[in-house]
Amino acid sequence: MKNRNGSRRQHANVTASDVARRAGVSTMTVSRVVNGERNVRQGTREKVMRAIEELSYSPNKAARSLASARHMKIGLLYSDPSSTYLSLMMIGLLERARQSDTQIVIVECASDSEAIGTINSMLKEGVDGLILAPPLCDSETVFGILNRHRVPAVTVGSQHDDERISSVSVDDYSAAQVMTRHLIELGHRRIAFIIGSPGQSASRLRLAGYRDALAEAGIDISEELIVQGQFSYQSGLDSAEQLLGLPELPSAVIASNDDMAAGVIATAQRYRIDVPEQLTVCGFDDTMFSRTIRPEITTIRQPISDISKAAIELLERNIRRNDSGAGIERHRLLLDFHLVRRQSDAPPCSPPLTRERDAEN
Amino acid sequence: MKNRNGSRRQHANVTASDVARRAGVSTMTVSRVVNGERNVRQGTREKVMRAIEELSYSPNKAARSLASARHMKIGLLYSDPSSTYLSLMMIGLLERARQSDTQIVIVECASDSEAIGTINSMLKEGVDGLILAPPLCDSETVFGILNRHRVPAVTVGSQHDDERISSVSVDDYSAAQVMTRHLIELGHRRIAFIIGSPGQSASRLRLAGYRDALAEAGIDISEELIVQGQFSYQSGLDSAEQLLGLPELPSAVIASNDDMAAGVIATAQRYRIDVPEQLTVCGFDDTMFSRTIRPEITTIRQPISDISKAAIELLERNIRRNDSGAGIERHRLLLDFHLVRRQSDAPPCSPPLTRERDAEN
DNA sequence: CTGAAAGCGCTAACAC
DNA sequence: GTGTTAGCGCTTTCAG
Repeated sequence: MKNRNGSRRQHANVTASDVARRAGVSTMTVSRVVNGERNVRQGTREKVMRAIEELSYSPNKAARSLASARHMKIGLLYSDPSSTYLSLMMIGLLERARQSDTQIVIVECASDSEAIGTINSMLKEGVDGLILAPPLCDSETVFGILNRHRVPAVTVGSQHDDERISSVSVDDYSAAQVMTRHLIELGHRRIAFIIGSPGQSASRLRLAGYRDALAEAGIDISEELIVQGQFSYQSGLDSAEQLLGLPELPSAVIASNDDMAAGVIATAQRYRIDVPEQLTVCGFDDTMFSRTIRPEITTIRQPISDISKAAIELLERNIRRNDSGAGIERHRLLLDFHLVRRQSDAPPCSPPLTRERDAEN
Repeated sequence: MKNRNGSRRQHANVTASDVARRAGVSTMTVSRVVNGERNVRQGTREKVMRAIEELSYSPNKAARSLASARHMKIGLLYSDPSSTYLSLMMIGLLERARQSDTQIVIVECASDSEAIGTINSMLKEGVDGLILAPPLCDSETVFGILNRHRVPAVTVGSQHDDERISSVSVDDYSAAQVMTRHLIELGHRRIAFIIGSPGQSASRLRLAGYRDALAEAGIDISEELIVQGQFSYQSGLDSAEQLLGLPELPSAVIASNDDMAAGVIATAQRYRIDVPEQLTVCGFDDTMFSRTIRPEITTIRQPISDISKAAIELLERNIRRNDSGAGIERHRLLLDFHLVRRQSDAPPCSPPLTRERDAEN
């Protein structure tokens, strides 16, 4: 049961002209129907559709790309493959790209300097545009070479202020504000904050949102309650240690991501401080940790699939513009986030927790 | 600065015939050089290489696929996007597929029944073969429809015993044996074991390796030390609760994956049992958890990128065989694993831990 | 609204 | 060893 090539892909057998013959039209008409062009009479369209169905025809992507030169190749640069947030993002981007015939090349770049080499070689290989995932999405170095080459690019999860590179993310400032207000409404007044890695816009904006929400509620900000983290579980552990060693304890801790929040919870439990009864702990991102750890973490969910979709569409549009000489347009897209309330937040306990807990060795 | 199409992909401009002209040969020769065929004189090859370099030519994949009908389309079915293990695996598969011009279509299937629908529609869309990630890689239902359709398929991370579907994984039995022996050498005698999800071959084999290692050392197996888990953090928590509630405590716990091991450690800490001083806890897989949690978890590392590579190559070979009428060949590939010693294992403490610890409410 | 012709960039098959 | 010829399956362009 060989096909006409002797022995090639099986399903590639049924072509547009098979469909055309069966429907009694030309291949051109088949092509029009497949591409949903409007200038085909309803009757003809139906005949073709039926033939397509009967033959279970599916167009050959390679041929289509070749003929239309419409396909694009975009590079996806990431740096931390074990981050759940990034994995989800990547899967989203991939699924999305498939729909638009766009080829995605994913490459891991450990550092900024590695990234510039990678970008150069990708450009040589003919990528038409780039997607930058955190933390590359905040690197001046990377922006520099991208702009020098005039390559369309879009960052995800960052609100950097480069004037030529587009971005898609949630409004980190508002998200932090919403989270902080939520805790204030719960009755908290001593709310600590763990900052994310330095140099990332998300870290900066989340901090700003926190500060402003407190200010707006007329709560004085104790600088001792604000500590620097690194977006890692370990840094959550360390920061919690710092915070729980304070003479006057916070009644709530907002960590700039779930990994750090998980670290805080672990430390609290080690100190026999009950979460959320005695200490409220919240995170950001709604990643795996937020549902696996007990208590489950109250956090901010990012619409990953919407972000992916928007990023790819933005990039595709810009690549087309760029090719046609219209130049690159910068967009900043802000998508909706949601506060996901789970089990790690509660009203503060009264009387407030003091340090006379059974300290560990 | 438009190209001859008016306004299409930029880098697609330089074609094999540009290179041919510059090198003073035919496009066929260029093609031969690019594909590393041997029947090209050294001098000619160098000329071509130089031209390629100078023009920074990169072959058009679409055209290549179309002309050679060599490309394949393979489907990747997964079910748990938030599992770090799976994400890493998927990224590995993707990077690997890119090298061989193989298109990968990834689809999430929550359940077996969803999988059969997905498989059917993928087949219609012309996928040539399938890769099954856990837990789909152990589903009789899925195997059934795959075999009925005679589609080449390969599972990753499973040693199922279907007679027609290939598999690539590590030797879970030996891995568990190695881990268990390691603890025995450390001096442990009361070693508990948390089984993975029922119905997965990895769960079964890891348990068997554990049992046999104990038997081989002449250690009696206490059935009370073997508890059923679900590969989830929560089930690690629950299982630990059970184990630590025993009249006579284990001095070590082997969990069938890192997520459960992390759960065990959390529970131990809640009970103020020090890991590893008072309790050794080990996992499997070497995923994110094993390095983020404190103490870092001693675990078994799987060579994810080798597994990915092998899986794709196996599948590609089988697809070719299948197309040429030679039929599908089943292979079972077992790759090397490594015991990664970190901070969660130590010799047992003497005297053994008893239950007179300060129990929590 | 539909079709005919031409070709996208590459490689299989054959000639030389 | 290397070139020639003829498409791969689709879409573009331009007639009708």
